[in-house]
Amino acid sequence: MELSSTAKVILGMLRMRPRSGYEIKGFVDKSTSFFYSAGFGSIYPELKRLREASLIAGTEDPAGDRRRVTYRLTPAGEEALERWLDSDPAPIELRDEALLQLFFAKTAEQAAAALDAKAAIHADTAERLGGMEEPAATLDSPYPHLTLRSGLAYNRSMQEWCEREAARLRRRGGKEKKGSS
Amino acid sequence: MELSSTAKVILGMLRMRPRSGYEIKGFVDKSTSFFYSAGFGSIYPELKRLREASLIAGTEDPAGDRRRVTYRLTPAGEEALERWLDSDPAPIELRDEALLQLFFAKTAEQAAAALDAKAAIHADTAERLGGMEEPAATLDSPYPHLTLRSGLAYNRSMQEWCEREAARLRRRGGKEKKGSS
DNA sequence: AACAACATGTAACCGGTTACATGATTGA
DNA sequence: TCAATCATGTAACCGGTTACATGTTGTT
Repeated sequence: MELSSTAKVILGMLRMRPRSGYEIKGFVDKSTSFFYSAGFGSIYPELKRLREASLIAGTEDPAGDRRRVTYRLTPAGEEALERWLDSDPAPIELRDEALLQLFFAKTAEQAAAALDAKAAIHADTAERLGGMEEPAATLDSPYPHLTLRSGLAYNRSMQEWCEREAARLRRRGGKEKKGSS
Repeated sequence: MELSSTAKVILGMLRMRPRSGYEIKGFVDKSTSFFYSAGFGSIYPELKRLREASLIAGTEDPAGDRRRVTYRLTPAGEEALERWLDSDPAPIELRDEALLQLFFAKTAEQAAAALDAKAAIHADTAERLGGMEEPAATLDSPYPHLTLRSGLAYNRSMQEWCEREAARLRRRGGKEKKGSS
């Protein structure tokens, strides 16, 4: 039973506690989205498949006239989750367009601008993550907060690196090939 | 004229110098693949589209009986490339399964194992990038080498962070919720 | 009354990956 | 002769994103 990307995040979220598809999406957006995201268009079909595979079970749980289905893990689902958690992770997938712009830059100013843009992206992300630290600290598990700190470390470190290199490029005006590293 | 992901890397590679599809793939693998990759199944169809859009031109350039098409940028292609280079980059796309395993970990040892796996990935990548530094230093432009150094900074920084946190988890055995950060 | 949030789902689209198919050249 | 590399391309597949469609509840 090969789990899809979306299945992994769904099973994990449901082990924390039973949830509806809508709640899964909301929590993913507020917690894992900066390194692992999922949209409604993936979540609802995957919930259906996981239910058919008996890894999760759904209960109709309407709020007034508004229908809602709350899902929870079955024993088979817990096993599948545990197996995946103990398996080797897939390689990191990364696509960074700012780095590609830097790669192809012709002038020092063009390269510095790409670094500026990348620094700004990391600064924004770090700020957003910073705002998530307090809610994350209230969760039962300490590990969501640890992943958040990893994101903070990553984005701050990269922001600083970009700012340093942009400043270096502008100081040297792109005339020299090497400096004191 | 909206450029696809693959189009961006092709146009950039062709401005450096005219190349065949096969050469583009080879150079991408040895230079940008750790943050921006492209396979044959994307490159050849995209070369066709770019040619039809007159952003590139192809010349039959066989080596013996083995056919080969060498592509170069047209003036329109150079313009399109330059416009993209001066535009705001797309947000960084990241999918990190090891972090998701950490997020959902139940025990300190499980969390530490996820951090180990992530540290190993970053160590491998950093080593691979280190081996690419010398060839990158011989290129005309200094910016490919700079992107390489960004990758080294990222991977080394994350490797160290993961090792530090894994060690911290094992020291404390997961009994306490917080330590001295 | 209007809008944001709650809630579920489908369908079209898009783009990348993998596999397949073919063939020439070079070096061991 | 065999394998690796050079070289080009197509087709099937897969999965995620966007748009669409529908309806309720709570707030302003």
